[in-house]
Amino acid sequence: MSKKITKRSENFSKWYNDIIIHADLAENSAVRGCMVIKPYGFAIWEEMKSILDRMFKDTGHVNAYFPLFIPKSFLSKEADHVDGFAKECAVVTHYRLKNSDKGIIVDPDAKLEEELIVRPTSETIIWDTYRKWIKSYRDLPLLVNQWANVVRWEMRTRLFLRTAEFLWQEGHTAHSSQNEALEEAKTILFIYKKFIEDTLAMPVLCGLKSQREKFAGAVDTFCVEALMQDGKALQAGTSHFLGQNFAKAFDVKFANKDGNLEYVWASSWGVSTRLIGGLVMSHSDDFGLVLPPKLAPFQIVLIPIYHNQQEYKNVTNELKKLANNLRLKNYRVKEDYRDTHKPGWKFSEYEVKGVPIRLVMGPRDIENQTVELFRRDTMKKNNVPLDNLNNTIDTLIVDIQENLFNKASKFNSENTFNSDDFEDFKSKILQGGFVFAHWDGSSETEDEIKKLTKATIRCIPLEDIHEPGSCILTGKPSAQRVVFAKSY
RNA sequence: CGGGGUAUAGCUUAGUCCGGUUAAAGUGCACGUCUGGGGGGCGUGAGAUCGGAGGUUCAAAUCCUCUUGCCCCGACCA
Repeated sequence: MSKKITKRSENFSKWYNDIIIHADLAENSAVRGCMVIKPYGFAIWEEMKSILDRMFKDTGHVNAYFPLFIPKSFLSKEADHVDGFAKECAVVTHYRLKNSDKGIIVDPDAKLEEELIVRPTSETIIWDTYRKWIKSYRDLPLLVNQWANVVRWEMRTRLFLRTAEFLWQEGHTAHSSQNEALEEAKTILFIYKKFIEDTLAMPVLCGLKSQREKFAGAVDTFCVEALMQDGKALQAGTSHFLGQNFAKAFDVKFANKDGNLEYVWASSWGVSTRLIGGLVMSHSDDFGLVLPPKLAPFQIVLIPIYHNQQEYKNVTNELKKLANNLRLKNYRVKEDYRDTHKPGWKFSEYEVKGVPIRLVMGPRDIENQTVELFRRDTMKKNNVPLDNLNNTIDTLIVDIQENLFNKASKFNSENTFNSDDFEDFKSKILQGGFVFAHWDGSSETEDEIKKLTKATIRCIPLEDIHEPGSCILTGKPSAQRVVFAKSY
């Protein structure tokens, strides 16, 4: 039987954790709140990175790298920004250790004149740098991305979803007009949407954050929100229109075509290793991880069945031919010829790890010129002829990717509701899912609703659905429905 | 940061209330063997000074004091 994975229906968080551990994605480390991303988990991140990185570059962005440390004074230059992050910053105060009778201690004589903050995000150090880079409208737009780690000192952490240190990309762009910066933020939002839907096979809602939920220092925050199998929402990516807030805080001006000085307009945007958590909670089942083919470190695993050395030789020879053919078609293929593990053991192993397709070949198959083909998403297996295998695989890979997206979409629509009555709203929030409801637009109402139901506004949908109504809580007038949900 | 729990072999746990020989099991690991189309069987072996420090006692995993880590529940968050 499979490794004991807690059933989703029994305890969703435990199930989530079991998947991460048993699929060998990550584990807790010696440092509280920080995880070790294991090779298999990191391979998924590498796939994500390479696809996203290509998408950024295709839209004119370039990569760079800024320091891990930020002078404390920088962080405090933008008032809202420092308010938002102050409570979760790691601070470097000393630069040397020394020996003492109590062992190694921090050398009290090695105190930094100005403390350094381990970046919780890089807006401040980047805008301090941009001041030097930007003089003229000819220097704009500046479209820079960085792949980096950041640290936010979280009280409660969960593997991938919230850790003290995490990996992400952060884009920081500078523009000569408000509209261009705003358009950039939206362009990126739709890149995220496309990436998450096409590659991770997770349907998302695009929208605007309420003022209460927006990024500290932004004028507006856009987001993509995904629904997890337990009915809770996960913010999968954010894109901010920063206005001139950071340009003003760091005095970044450019000369326009008329020779007048103006503050630069900005955007910033990011997705993180949290996406891996979202991926797990979107598709996986009680047997383990389920990966969409586009992201799977191994898309196809090949396993031999044999009873003696001669059969082993015959079967692996055939499988090696298959594997090479599949590699010629650019599939990521894993051949597991280990004699130290039984076939059944390997089956379970790759199921837990979510490998989309498994090909099994034994003496019987060679005789019949067939191979046993198993697809992880439906757990169905059948025997298919060898002669048309490449085409069969081509179709199947596409089909699995689509099936995962369709399944998740179906789940989404089955768990998305309208509500116009507060009692009804409460019960729907309690059962989980996205609830579209009217809201009077005030932060007070938003707070009150959160207090009463634990639900927050996930986003104000971008498609402007002009549907006047009255606020679910206060009855005051509302121009459109917004999306409520409990969230991660 | 507040409330609750927990710490025994690599991992999961029993034993603790009510102190008493050599601390127990499953799993994993090593070796042998039969096996091999769904985590296989049998046998052998290695592996824990019971989170740490102090105390009570003839005797402590077990009782007392202090301490540290981790987990869960709240407030906060990509």
